[in-house]
Amino acid sequence: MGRGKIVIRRIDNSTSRQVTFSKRRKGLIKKAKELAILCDAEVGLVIFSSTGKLYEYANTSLKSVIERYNACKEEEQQLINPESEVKFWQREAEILRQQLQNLQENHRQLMGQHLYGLSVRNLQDLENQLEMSLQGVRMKKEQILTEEIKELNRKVVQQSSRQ
Amino acid sequence: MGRGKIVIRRIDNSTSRQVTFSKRRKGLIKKAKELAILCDAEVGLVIFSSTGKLYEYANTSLKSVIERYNACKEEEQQLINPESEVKFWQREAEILRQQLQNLQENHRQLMGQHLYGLSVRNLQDLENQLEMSLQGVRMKKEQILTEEIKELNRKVVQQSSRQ
DNA sequence: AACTATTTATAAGA
DNA sequence: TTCTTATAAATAGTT
Repeated sequence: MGRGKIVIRRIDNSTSRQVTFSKRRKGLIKKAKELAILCDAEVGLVIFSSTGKLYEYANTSLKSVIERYNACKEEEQQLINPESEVKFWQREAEILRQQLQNLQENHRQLMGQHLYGLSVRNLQDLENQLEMSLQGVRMKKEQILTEEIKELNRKVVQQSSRQ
Repeated sequence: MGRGKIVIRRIDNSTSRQVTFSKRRKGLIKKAKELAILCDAEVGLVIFSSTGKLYEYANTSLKSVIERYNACKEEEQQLINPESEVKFWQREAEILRQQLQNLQENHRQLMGQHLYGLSVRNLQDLENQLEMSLQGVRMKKEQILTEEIKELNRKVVQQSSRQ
């Protein structure tokens, strides 16, 4: 996809290789993102350049992808010492991640996204919530504007009384 | 890149999502391969479908990519030093807590609360977002109701044709 | 870093 | 599902 067709083999010229790496890495990560979003998939991508620099992408987190991968690969992940402090913090992170996910879902719905699977009743509740939110925001905006006008009027009166 | 332009958001229709997943997964893996060959890079790619099925690619082996990744990430934070691992998870929890807090704040504002400190411009943005959300919710609701009506009409037609 | 001529990927249709 | 094809997107080579 460019000015000319290329064959897929190692690019000899170091500069071209570098440039192509940069362009294609960007493209690859973009496509990985799109796949994750479009198809609701969990994607993890790790790239080491020929110079050893690390580039990574994951829609969730690479740590969780790798963990899921390992879990998938070796069903036997017996936790030998479940009461260690490390385990505690791992569990803590897991709980927080769960909360984050729940809130994110809720958040997306408030943003008018991820509406699949909601009943008409759910949607009605959401609509009502959004209406209320709008009302609140508009009232606040009006309040600020009103105060600004008052303040300006005050200044105008001061100005004219001085002259 | 197709007959029509699409926006990158989760594909609602399950069949289309499946088809797109299959096509784009293939494309993504092809591009990962090309990057690895053209630029002499080490690439690892893990994809979980929304149904939990695992797909993977690595030009070397995923095992080695993950090992290299871990080595890269935790230069001295190997599992050898339990204290530093505790630190790692504490930091992880801290980051997640921060994310949670940010999202909660955003969430409250979407709920029309915690509006103090926002500028008129901020409030206008929020109002616009809420308007868009409302529109999305209403469209979705209408869509469901329309489908229900179609379904009922189908049934009515069936009934009357039996008599 | 930009620019485009082309190639490539893919969305929608069959 | 698999194939086709019109079109969008990526990018190779150039500036």
